[in-house]
Amino acid sequence: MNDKKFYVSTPIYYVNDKPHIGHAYTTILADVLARYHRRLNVPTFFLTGTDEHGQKVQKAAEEHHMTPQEQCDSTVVRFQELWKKLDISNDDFIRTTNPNHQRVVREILQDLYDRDLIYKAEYEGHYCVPCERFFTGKDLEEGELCPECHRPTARIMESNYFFRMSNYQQWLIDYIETHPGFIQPAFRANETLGFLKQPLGDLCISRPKSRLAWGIELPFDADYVCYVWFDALINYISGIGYRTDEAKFRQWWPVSYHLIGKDILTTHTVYWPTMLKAIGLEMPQAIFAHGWWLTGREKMSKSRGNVVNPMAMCDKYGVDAFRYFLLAEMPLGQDASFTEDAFVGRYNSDLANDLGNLLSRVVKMTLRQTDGVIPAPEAYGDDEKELVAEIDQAVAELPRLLDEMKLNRGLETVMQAVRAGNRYLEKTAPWSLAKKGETGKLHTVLYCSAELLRKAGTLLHPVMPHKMTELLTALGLSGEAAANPAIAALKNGENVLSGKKMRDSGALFLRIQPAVPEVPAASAPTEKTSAAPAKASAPARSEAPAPVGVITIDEFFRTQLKTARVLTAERVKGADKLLRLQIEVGEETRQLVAGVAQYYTPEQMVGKTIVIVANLKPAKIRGIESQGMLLAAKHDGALKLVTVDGDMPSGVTIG
RNA sequence: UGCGGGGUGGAGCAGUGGUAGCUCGUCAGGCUCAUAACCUGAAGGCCGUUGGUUCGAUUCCAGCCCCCGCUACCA
Repeated sequence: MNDKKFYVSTPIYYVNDKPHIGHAYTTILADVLARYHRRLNVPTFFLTGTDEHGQKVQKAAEEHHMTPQEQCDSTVVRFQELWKKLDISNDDFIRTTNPNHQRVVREILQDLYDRDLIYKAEYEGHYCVPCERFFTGKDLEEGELCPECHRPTARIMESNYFFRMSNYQQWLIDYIETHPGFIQPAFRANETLGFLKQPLGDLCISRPKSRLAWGIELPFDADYVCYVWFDALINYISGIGYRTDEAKFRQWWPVSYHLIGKDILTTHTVYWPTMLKAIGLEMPQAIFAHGWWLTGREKMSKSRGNVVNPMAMCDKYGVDAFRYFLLAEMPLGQDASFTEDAFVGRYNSDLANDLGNLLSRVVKMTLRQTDGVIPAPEAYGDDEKELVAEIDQAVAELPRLLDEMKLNRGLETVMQAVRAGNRYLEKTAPWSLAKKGETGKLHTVLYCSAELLRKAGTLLHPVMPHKMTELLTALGLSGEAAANPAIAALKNGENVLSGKKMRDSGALFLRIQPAVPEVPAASAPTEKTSAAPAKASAPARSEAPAPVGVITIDEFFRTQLKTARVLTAERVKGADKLLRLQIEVGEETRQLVAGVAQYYTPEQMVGKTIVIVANLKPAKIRGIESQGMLLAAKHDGALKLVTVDGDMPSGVTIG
């Protein structure tokens, strides 16, 4: 990375969204990077903010009888409060409704328009009047129905403004290929190149006010507002003074890292670079897409109700531990899963057992042996040299791992040194040195342990600002040395601790008692003579191992199979594999879409008794709702319906 | 269906053309300064599968299988 300055951005979050762990993760990641660079004496600028234009804000405002701006003002605080709570140290918070930002967007639009990089064109689309929305042909359901409300749409001609993005397709491909590290991780660059294999169209950058009024008005046509993405991306330059404070802008641009989630890759690796190219600005140094947090195996989503609320996690376990967990647990660019179990496990082993407990050991021992005053060391032996080497390796490697965005690895090297600290105490056994009266050696051990903690605390400070300040304070440091410890100074190797007086402030990270599963009363063995009860003393996890692919009868009966009679059948227009069926299931009539058109004609289907899955979640296929699934056997290009052997009424349960 | 990601000891992950490593968990032992913590040792892996390149592949190449995400004329 550029060693003269560091500018990091998060996406600007849609103000109407409710903050979730994804927002929190990106922002914490940016915060930690920013704090590290500040501690390494690199001038740093950290920008985050909110995207405040668009349909949803307009709609929400109407519902709440507010102006859109009032709506934004009332919701933006949700982000601002969360960032405060999560100790986010952003240097500025940009809102796209900020007048400066709007002015910059308009100036850029005008400039591109003047240079013929934006042009007006007419095209045909489909408009749904009740929804007030415009759709292209491929968005529509069968029969040109609106995908939102399923009502007929009207074919209309509409004019819009387009940015000549296609001009830059080849240039962008070349740029990505010749700049490894521009898009990270590397496989995301490949993904973008894959996207660029297809012809790149021009980007529609306007919306007619008749459809959407809440946006930045085009300077050259008052009937339109700017497309939200075009508006939003510009925050990255308007937020650091582009066209308003050139000196500031020149200081920070190009950005060191645009941090994004993998879901907004294309906008950042295609739209944004081509926009910058057209504007005539340097490319970002790096665009980094991280993965998603999953719970269990599923993607986190509101509809599944498994969202982990970052606010709640902080209240329960503390901000610092939460920040540590997010960074330690997510490997480079991959998805990771968030479970409370994993959180508690890592908290206990890394923070409580290894780091917190080491601090307790050292503080209590020093208080007892030297009244808390950190002694001066004598000559180092092999154990000391080994210990110093361990932590110095972390000091040396952390900046490198930071540049490679391997934050989790960086934290791991520090934790390794902490574990070495526990080992060191075991080996040198200061408690027996004290008994034997080997004071010199004892002082060396106490000093070296404290020094190890000071270095580890300094290295971890950007991740856990509060807790590490607490740790440094316990070691007797105060002022800047505790509040803003300089990583850059660790290399000097001076003795800053001897003579300082330690303070016992209690457990740094209290162990969390994991929820212990209920143990059957009879199983607690009193003697560990036989092997079998020993197993029982470790309560098994709830799921008993079952042979792969085998299900229980209960699991089978979750699927409700029923007979059904086909009443009508017709082909689905525009689809050559699908039939739309009306079926009778007992009293009930249902609609079903079946992929059997290549094997059965509609006429053959009518009157047949078939077997269906009756409790399948309804789904839309080609826009038509299918309320169940019929069973059929398919083999070597042949397909035969499953039916019953003889007469049966419809709606009969099978099992 | 198409595109992308991934398959390494019980779990989560590193890693390299040449004796396969870490954390957690399990088992045995040790210590007592400490937050029932800490330390030592052990068990446990044909590094998804098949074929190729190579003196040698977990690592390179090709095919296949499985899992995940988006997508789809799957339901």
